[in-house]
Amino acid sequence: MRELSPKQFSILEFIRSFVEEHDYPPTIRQIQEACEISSTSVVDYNLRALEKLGYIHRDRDVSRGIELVDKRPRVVAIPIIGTIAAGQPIPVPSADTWQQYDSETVHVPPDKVGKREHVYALRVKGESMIDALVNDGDIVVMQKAETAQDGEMVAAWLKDEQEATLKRFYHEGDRVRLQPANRTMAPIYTDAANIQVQGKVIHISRDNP
Amino acid sequence: MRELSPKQFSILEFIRSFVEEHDYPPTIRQIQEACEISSTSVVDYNLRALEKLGYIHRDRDVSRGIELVDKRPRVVAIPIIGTIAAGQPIPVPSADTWQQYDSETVHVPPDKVGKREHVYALRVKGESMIDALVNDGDIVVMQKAETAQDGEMVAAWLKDEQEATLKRFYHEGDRVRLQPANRTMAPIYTDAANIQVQGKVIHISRDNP
DNA sequence: TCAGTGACCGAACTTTTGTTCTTTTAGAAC
DNA sequence: GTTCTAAAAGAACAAAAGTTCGGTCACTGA
Repeated sequence: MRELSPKQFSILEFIRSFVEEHDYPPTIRQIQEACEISSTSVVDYNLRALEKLGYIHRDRDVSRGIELVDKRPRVVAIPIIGTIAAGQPIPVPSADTWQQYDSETVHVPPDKVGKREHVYALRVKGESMIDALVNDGDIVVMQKAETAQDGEMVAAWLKDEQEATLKRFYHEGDRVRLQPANRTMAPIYTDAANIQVQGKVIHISRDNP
Repeated sequence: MRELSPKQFSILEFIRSFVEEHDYPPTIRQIQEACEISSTSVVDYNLRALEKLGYIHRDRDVSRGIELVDKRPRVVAIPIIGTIAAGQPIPVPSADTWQQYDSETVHVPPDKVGKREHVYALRVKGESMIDALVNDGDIVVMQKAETAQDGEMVAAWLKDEQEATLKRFYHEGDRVRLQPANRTMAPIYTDAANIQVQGKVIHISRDNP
């Protein structure tokens, strides 16, 4: 990729900052003014060059039809529907959770959730989940699920024990092995009928104040 | 805030999806077509309503001058400058780390890093940091720092032991107490001269495949 | 019943904005 | 010196896009 001329660099930087501020791209004449260029045709000329060099993408005949190629994706907002603690039933998302706009949310980069649907988040309460390497205050991002594949980390409810837990899930015949994330700790074996998978853990986020 | 009419809701949703796709807002006529509205003046009418209700902000006389008020922020890209493991010196960012564009990066929501500068990330290697509730493969987001306040979580290098560690930091006279995040585990006490703070841990991110 | 109002329609109008075309300039190549 | 090309100017043009305005329709409250 060839070097940018000072003018092209200045145009690119202006587009970046303009988009950052206004959330829509500048017009050719705004670029012209900001970069102190004498003619709109010069802007057009350099935009064509930038497009050929791969820095931008233009939608022709469309006002402000400039897209930055290396733009950063936007975060996605995930509803925090409640807290998860050992001795407490795990909140499950209801059918209308995904429409509601008023719940507390956590922002995560889109690559964390991919194309998954029915994603929600729980705030960890207490220190009972440290064998899952999850601390008080951590946010666990979950995908709604009733079943799991071997090796997936799930939030599960143990009926007999009346207890919520975060563990890796493995089928073993009629039974299920729940393996802590911390490998130095022993797994739990229980009857398959005794556990209720509430969701798969897809991401954990911790802020360290 | 009053209820949205179906038409207004549909307009708002269209603007959202359009911006998501094109990175610039639609024109009034594009809204008109997409929402099957008979006249541009009706679009204008409803955009005024949406503006009054606080859902959007308009820049008048400007094509595509529509800003969503609750727009999602973009992620920030943080360079992953290396790995952190118990028996290995902790990589430190160099002066030009922040200019380089070619390193591997991790995306985090802007609210995680705030206005902090000199933020970088390390990938955790091995399971030696489980007392910090950090697992193999986790990404720790750090802020460059040579010193720390009491209670802050730091990445530190223990000179005598030739060991890297993630702990909460407390001054205690000439000595320093390093407290594991897992409160059931015992702290380490060491001479203040023996530890070298390499950075503050501001965020931890774990993907659960 | 009648004025008032919110929502909508159509069309015309004006401004904004991207595009094109002709020229000019400055170097580089021959 | 001539030729060629990248870069830039300036002006004119045409399409895109925001705005305005007179009028309709349904509904509401006096």
